[in-house]
Amino acid sequence: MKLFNSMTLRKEAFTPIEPRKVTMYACGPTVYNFIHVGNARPLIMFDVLRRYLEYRGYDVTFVQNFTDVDDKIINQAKAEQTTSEAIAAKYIDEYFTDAKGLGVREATIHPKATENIDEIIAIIKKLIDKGLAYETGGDVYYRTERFEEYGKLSHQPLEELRAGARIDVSDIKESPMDFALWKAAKPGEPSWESPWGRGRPGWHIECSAMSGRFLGKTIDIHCGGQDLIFPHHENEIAQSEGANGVEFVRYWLHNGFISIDNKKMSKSLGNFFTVREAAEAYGYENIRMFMLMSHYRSPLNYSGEILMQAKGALERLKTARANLQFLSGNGDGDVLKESEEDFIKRLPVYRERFIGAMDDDFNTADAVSVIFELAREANAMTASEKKPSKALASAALAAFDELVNVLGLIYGDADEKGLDEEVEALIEARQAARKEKNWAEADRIRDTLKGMGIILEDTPQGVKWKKA
RNA sequence: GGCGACAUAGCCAAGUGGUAAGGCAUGGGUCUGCAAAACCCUGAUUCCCCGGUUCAAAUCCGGGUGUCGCCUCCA
Repeated sequence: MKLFNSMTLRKEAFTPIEPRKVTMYACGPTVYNFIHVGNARPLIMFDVLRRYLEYRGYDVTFVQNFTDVDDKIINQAKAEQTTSEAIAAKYIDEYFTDAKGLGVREATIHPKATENIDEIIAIIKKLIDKGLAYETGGDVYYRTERFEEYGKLSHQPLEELRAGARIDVSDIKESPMDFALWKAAKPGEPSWESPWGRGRPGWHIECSAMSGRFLGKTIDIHCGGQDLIFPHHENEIAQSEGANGVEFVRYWLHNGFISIDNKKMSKSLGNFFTVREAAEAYGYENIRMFMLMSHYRSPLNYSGEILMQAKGALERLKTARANLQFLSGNGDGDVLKESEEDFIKRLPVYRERFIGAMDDDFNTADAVSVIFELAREANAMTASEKKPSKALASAALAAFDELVNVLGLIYGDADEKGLDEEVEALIEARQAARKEKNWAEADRIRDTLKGMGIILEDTPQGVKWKKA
């Protein structure tokens, strides 16, 4: 498998440190609000990467943190007249609601910054001992000038970064590029005891602490949005490599942005939709489909029209799946027919092509198109006059599900089978009416079912139904 | 100013040297009592522009143009 590494700016063959095992870290949300559609992209795309690695037989340990102490949380607590702890707990809950809705599996471990203060303090101490950090007035800063490779991920020499840095006249830092590892406590803010007095961690240090604690000094994959490259990930490198003296991350993966009217969707610009809003308008599954239909590093513009296109596309896959499921129970005979051997032989070919697409920097857009081709064949079987065997339909369904599950598509109303007897009875009554050419009665029953959210399809091979 | 990305049909979007995947929408047809779904056919003589390399380029090289992102909290 090849992955595009932001450090080298090229696709590289992926080989984990330990064969068959992968360690993966993603920077999670700062929990002070609902996540927006832009935040959903890394969640979905790296969830797919994780699923794919597992599909290929790797044992993946995936860590995604929650930043649960931060200025924004403190401000939000004031706004909602409650505590930081309450805000963090509330929005962690809301995060899981959205993530689950989007089909994003829980990480192996979801550590919180506030539960790793000891680790954080230990790293800061190490950095101070090595002369890579300094304390001043209860704050501790990283001494960027001392870390020779600072800027290597953003491909910028330190001088360039410094030239662009904002200069704060009242700054107590040695250099404008130095960043906070530990912030002295202010009245009314959450704080912990430390060798430098009460205070709280800066933003960047928690990721170094948690990835080190749960995944070791060198991890295979670190992922996140492109805007984290600088300063966040650059700083993580300075911290982890500065403290440990070994390479921090082997493959850096960064997703492109979601935009609206070609402007980056962001909280500071205010041009964002929360995942909750988008899900109410278009459905969680369709948001996932929308993301998977393009490559994770491409820019992606968000609009209602495109969400509707994704919805139409996913609908097609759902129909294909329903068709296969129907035929696997209503096929013609249990044994494979001779005329069906061709299709059976092509199933592994679809799998190979799917894997080929995913092996290329997990090209989900290409992978999805392979599933569509399989869907076409499945639908053609349904439209055909002669029924396929149950054996063929079942084999095709298994192949279809195998690929769809790697991408995590189609999960909303997975279990259509346990259909209420009531619906079955109505369908039978309608069939009886149709037999007598009592169209008025037949249509009335169809309308009744429609009112129940059931849509009927009269295929050459029988009546099928689905939820609206 | 520095660094990076993108530009393919009405819309979305794959494709990094061999002659343009896939989806949505449109139009025609088949099936159907009607409907829905599905199936078949339909669309870029061409991949932002101009040069160059090559038997061959959307794909490589050079030069433009346009758009976006990072350099400050941000996925």
